[in-house]
Amino acid sequence: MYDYRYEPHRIIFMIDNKSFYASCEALRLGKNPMTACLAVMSRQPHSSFGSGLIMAASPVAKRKYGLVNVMRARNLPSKQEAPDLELVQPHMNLYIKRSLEVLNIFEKYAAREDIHVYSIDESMIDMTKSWHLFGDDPYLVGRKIQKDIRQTLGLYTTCGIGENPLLAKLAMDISAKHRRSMIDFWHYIDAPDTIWRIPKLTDVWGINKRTAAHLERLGIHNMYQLAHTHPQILHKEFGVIGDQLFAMSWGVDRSIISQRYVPKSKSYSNSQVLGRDYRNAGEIEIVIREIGEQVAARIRAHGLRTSRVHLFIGFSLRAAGSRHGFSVQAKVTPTSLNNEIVAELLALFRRHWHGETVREIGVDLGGLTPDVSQQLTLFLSPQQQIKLRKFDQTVDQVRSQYGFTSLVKASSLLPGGTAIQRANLVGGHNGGNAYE
DNA sequence: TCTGGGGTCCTAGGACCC
DNA sequence: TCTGGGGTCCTAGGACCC
Repeated sequence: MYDYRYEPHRIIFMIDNKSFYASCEALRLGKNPMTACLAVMSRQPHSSFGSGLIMAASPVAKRKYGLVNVMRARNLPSKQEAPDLELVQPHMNLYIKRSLEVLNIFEKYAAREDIHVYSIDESMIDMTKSWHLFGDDPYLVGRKIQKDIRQTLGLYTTCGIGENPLLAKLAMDISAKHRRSMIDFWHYIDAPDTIWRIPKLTDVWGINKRTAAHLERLGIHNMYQLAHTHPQILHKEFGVIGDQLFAMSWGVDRSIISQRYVPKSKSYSNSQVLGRDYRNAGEIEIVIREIGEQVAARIRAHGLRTSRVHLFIGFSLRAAGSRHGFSVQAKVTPTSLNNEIVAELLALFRRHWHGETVREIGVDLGGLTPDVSQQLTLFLSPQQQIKLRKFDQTVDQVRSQYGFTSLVKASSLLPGGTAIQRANLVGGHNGGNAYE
C-alpha cells in the first residue's frame, strides 16, 4: 500500500454546473433545468442541412431520448419520435454572465486565490482554510454551496470533494455526477474502492482512446492493473505522462491551487470549419486574413505582441491525397500589427498549399510578450510603423464601441469572406444578449 | 459520419553550435 | 575514416481537456 503520510491532505471542492448551457436556457424560458426537455443547438447560417451541433442537452433530454453533448443534429430523433424535445439557439453571452455569477457565490466561501476556474462550468476551490467556517463537515459545506447556487441562480451543481485536486475531480466525474445526492468525497485510503473500481480507463480524466489503447497493448485494462504496473515500465512507454498515469492510479496529485501554475506557453487562436469547400486561393486567403486580424485584435486587446505565428489548414475529406491538412509556424520579430501578422500567414499558406480543397482554417499567435517598446525594423521607418499601429488601434476602438461590422475590410464582402456572418458569434456560436 | 471552437502539454527529430 | 558528444533551439504532430 502507498504511504500517503507525506501527501497533501487538503479539502478541495470540484464543482460542476449540471448541463450548464441547457440549464441556463431552461431558466431563461422559465423552466426547471431538471424537468425541462431541451437541447441547445448551434447552427451556422448557410451551412448544409443537418449540420447543426448539439452543444448541450438537459438531463431529461439525455435520459429520455439518448441525447449526448457534441452530437450532430442529423442524429436527433424526429419531431414525431420526440414531440416534447425543444431545440433552442445558444446564448453564449448569457452563459458567460451566469458563470461569473457562480464565481461570485464561490467567493463567499473562499479567497479568490483559492479558486481555480477550470472552464466555463467547472471550478476547483481549495476549502482547506475556510470550510470549518461554514459547517461541521466538508460534506455539509458542499451541500450548502450547492443549495446557495440553486436558490440564488436556479442552477444545479455536482460537487466532488477530495484531499487533492485530482481526487476531487475524479470524485465529481466518476461518482457525484451519477448520484442522486450529486456530491461525494474521495480520500486517499479509499483508492481500492474508488479509483481502482472505475470501470473503463477512458472514464478517467486525462485518459482518452489513444492512451487507453496503448495501455491495453501493455496488458493494462483498468486502474487496479495500472497501479500495480512497475512505474519504470510506464515511464519507458509514456515518458513523463507515464509517471503521471501511475500517480493518478494511486490518487496522488501534489498541486496546490493558491500556487498559481504559470503556463509555459500561452497563445491565442481562432479557427473555423468553413460552410463549404474552398478551392480558390483568393477565397481561402480572405478567410486567413479575417481570422488573422481577429486574433491580432485579441492580442492587442491584451497588450501583447506575438513572436510565433501559426497557421493550420485542414483539407476537405473529399479531397484526394494523403495529407489531411498542414500545420506550420514561423518565428517572427515580435509584432501586434495586422499587416505583418497577415503577411506571415499568407507566406506560410503560399509555401505549403498545393491546390488542395480546404475545409478548415485556424490561426494561433504564440510566443507572447508585453507590447511595450517599439521594435525597429529594416523595412519600415519608425513613423510608418507608428502610423500602422495607430490605424489598427483606431479600428479596434471603433469596433469595440460600435461592433465589428461598423468597419469591415472590402475584401470581407467578396465571396468566401466569413467575418461579417460570424461577427456576433462568441466562440463560434450565437452570442445573443446577456440579459435575455 | 463529416466537419464546432479554444486551449495546453509533450515528444521526436532536425539544425546548429561548441 | 568504418568519424564525438552534448546542449539548445525549433518545428510538426500527437494527445487531451471542456
